[in-house]
Amino acid sequence: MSEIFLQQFHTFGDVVRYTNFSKQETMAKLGLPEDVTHELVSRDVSVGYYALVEFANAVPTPDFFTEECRWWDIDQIPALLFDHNDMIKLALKTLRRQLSYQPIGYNLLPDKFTMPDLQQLYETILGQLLDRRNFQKRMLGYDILERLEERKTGGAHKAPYLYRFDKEKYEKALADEILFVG
Amino acid sequence: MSEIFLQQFHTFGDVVRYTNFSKQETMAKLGLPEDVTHELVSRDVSVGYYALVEFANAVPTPDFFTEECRWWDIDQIPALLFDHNDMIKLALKTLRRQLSYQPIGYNLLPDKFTMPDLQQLYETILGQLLDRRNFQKRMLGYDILERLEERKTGGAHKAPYLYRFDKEKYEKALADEILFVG
DNA sequence: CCAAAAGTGTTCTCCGTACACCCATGT
DNA sequence: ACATGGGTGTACGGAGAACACTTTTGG
Repeated sequence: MSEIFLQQFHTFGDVVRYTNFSKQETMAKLGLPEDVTHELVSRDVSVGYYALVEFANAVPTPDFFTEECRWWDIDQIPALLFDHNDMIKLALKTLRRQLSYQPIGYNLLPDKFTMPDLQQLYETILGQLLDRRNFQKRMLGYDILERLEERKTGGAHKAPYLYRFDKEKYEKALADEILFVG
Repeated sequence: MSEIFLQQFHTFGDVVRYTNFSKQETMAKLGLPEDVTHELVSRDVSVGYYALVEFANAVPTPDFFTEECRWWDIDQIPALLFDHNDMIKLALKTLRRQLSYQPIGYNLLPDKFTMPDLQQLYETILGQLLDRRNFQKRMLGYDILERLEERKTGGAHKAPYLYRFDKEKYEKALADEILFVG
């Protein structure tokens, strides 16, 4: 996958990073010997990024230490090792904040999409329903969408217009708001 | 110094991080041999934090690799090694954004201070002048300031009121807004 | 008395929110 | 015909920005 929306959100570096499981449990789960001197001589630092991807296209594969690696519904994530649940919580919080003053969706929607499509994406990320009329006004207000003459036919009801991101304006809007892409 | 306002803002981890000086120049300035394989086998990661301190109380001391370590006016910082100028730029940008929706000043002002004192702090950080009346309304709107009966006398003009941060409300306001302190 | 700084209130605009009606389409 | 979803416009309220007059104080 290329051209992924990837956003650094925080670096985690606490000396003690066990939230759900004790160090003993953690080491046992990892199949590692418990190194009692570890915290005294070293520190693990994790740089957190979140990405927006069409999840059906991204196939998670476990690494050597990983028992299982797959997609989860955000509300059903089980207790993870270390502070990884905190990481996810913070990623979502940051993404939601970013979404509130930032257009998002370029890499998540097909080239042409309808306003309801975009709204559903927002509602999924925010975890709440939005007002159709206000949503549309806000999105159009960003001045990054181009409405096509075409409509999406084949649906069961009134045919909605198709829109396309104006790539240039979209990139510009992102650059103005995002502090750093790296 | 203790109780410092310290905020992580970004982690820098590009493979190539020379902005102002070439690798040759950089290594020469550091008095290090130029290791041509360095970028192939390792990567330097810097976790950036900014702090707000009363700068007169913080005495910078150079470390082994540092030629000079002292305070600079933000507009007069010379060309630094690596991407350190970018780091400073981003720190300021983040701080300014944070300031726009966040009360700040607890560790930077004396226990009792006047509204003009606070405004001057904001103007210094933001690098622009603010309207007295609107500034005051906004600050009071945060509901974290307590106005004392006292006024600051001895000035050349009308005596301004003294204010004090309501520590409890101040902490609460910070906790509500700051995503992560770590 | 006068200059300079500080206290205070009103108006306007913009943005976000709440809300209602009409239109198109497949069943 | 009708249920469902989509297109569109209006009204209200709060926050920020623009802006002026009065009061105090030292010189």
